[in-house]
Amino acid sequence: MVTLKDVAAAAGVSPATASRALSGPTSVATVGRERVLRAAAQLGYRVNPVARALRSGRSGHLGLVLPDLANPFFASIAKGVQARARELGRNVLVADTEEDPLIELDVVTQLREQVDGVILCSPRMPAEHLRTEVGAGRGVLVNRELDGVPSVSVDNADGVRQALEHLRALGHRTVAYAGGPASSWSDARRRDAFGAVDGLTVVDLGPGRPVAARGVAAADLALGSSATAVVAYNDLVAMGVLEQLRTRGVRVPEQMSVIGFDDVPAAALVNPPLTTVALPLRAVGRRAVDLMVAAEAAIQPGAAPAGPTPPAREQLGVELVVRGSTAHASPAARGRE
Amino acid sequence: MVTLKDVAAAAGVSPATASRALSGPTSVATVGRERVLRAAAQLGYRVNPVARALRSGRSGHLGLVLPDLANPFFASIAKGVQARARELGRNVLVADTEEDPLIELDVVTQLREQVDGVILCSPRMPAEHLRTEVGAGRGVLVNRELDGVPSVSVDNADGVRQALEHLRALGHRTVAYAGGPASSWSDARRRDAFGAVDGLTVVDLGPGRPVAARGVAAADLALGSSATAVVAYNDLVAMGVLEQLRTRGVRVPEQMSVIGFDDVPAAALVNPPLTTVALPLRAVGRRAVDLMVAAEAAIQPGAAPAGPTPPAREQLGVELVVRGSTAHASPAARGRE
DNA sequence: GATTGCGGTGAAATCGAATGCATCACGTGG
DNA sequence: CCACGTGATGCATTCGATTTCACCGCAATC
Repeated sequence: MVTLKDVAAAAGVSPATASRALSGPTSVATVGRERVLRAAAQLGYRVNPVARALRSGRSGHLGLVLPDLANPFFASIAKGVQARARELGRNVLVADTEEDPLIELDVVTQLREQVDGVILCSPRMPAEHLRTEVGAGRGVLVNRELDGVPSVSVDNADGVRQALEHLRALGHRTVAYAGGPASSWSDARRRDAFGAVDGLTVVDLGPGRPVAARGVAAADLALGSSATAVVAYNDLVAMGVLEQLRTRGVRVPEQMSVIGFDDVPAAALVNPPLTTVALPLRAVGRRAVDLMVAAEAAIQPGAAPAGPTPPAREQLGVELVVRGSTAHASPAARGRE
Repeated sequence: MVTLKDVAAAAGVSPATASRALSGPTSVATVGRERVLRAAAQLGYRVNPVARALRSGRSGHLGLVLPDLANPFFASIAKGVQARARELGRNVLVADTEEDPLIELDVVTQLREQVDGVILCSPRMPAEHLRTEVGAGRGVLVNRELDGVPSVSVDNADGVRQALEHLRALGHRTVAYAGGPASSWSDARRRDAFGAVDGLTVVDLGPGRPVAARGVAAADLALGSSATAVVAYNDLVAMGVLEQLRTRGVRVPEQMSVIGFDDVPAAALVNPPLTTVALPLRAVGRRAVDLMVAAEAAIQPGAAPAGPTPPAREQLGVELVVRGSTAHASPAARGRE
């Protein structure tokens, strides 16, 4: 392994000068710098990131903690994080918590020491832990907001608004909501938004796990109500709804409209293709990295007194993608009621 | 930050002894060890992984390189890797190559210095690069085999065999194969296996990208042939096939049977539910970690001469999951021919 | 009784890069 | 002509844990 010392020797300078020539912002004579750079290239020198990390206290690694890698929702965020980190020359340490708040806490404390900062997706842990674990510029929240911690999330309320206006424009007057986990911050935001739209009656089908089976159950609940449309917590639930409606012989969208959330790839592949609120997940991941890097930078320099810039709290726009699972509330549908 | 020296001082021993008591396999007096452990616990000492890594040369990190995090196939493998690594107290550095061999090479060289070993999923890079990059016990291959490098893959041939025997038992005599990328090692294995089954005529629909759109095209090709069943490279392609068959008014499975590969979650949600060859992807990920750790261990100790154990090359079993997209080759279907 | 043998220990070197401090050469202004 | 500033450089230290090497007792052995 070729070290800085080797390069220095080859260039005929001291290791200190070589270090400065290669990475330091300090002044180095142009001629010497050239020699060092040439020597480094010739010997195939690559800085040892571990040594650098020990001395400087920063590893250049980012931590990414999420509930489930196999969930396309989080996989998309991870992909965005990954891509942006690569652009910035940083590596990503990923940890899957298997939706378990205990594992989450465990993983975060363990990860915190190995990385410069950690991006927490949809954290389940209580606010006070969250604050102590990722408090001082060491963390970014995704899909959750908390005073004093930078975060990036999607505009859940606007997503609900778009979905409901779409349905209202199609003549629907009663809409059922198949919600997500009670502990979900996003679900709470969406639930709030349902109350804010005039001219529509909302039937709450209660909370539930964000899986297809929950959608199956929700479909029957919806059929038992006067709703002519169902909005689901996410696409998986919506697909469960579609499946059960088919089983029950209820035609979608003729007799019942269905809207999902997330726009996972499979949403376009089911039958009928699912109308859904598309969330900019990749972008969420990318922004989270940017906020993280910015937060790091803010810690380092002259330590501007009293925190001049409050932690950023970003909200990204969402977009309703209309496909085949929504249509006019037809007389036939009304007749079923 | 409390360091080893602090612990040593509190316990009244030298840092050397404290180190040995905490992590070294060397003998330490029981009484002294106890004192050190107690002091460490009391002070809330946590070893600095970076310092340890610098001295010992191993970071405890594993690298995971895969073509696309958002692809459920790789996400499942990643999940397995992640879970096993966590059990072993190791962290995972994930890198997404975006299906690009150049990025792949770049990422691997960059990652290699930060991790103890790297797990390469479905690597696209040429064999010689592969060997130099992950040669001496520094890498494990997934979904690709290469002399001298440990690997774990699935039994592609048996998957094809199971699928074809299923179809033959249902009375099918001509089967079309919608293959994957020409550069895919798995696809080559499967193609080989198609030739090995007697009593069936195979129609090769050619190679293609592993996306739904490719399935759409393949469906029309299949309809133009005398095939009564289509086996697709993966579930995504199979879903494309299903979609196009529906568009063309061909009923599945009555008029055409369809089989996928992978058994991604969405496979059970489409209509009809997809019969598919389930691959034990989580297990693949887990085994890859085990092989990696074993390979590391093999490097370290007495350096057994002439490499006593050849690199492990594991193959995990697959299982055909029969759902609703396959049925008897009916007279109606034959009539269509 | 002298000599190995060995468990246990600490001082100090080591890993590789970054950096505070001192130094030196060269100019420029007084 | 001297004092002082400035740019360039090297020495030595630092980061925190591991590990080599030497050493010290004490017990077993000849």
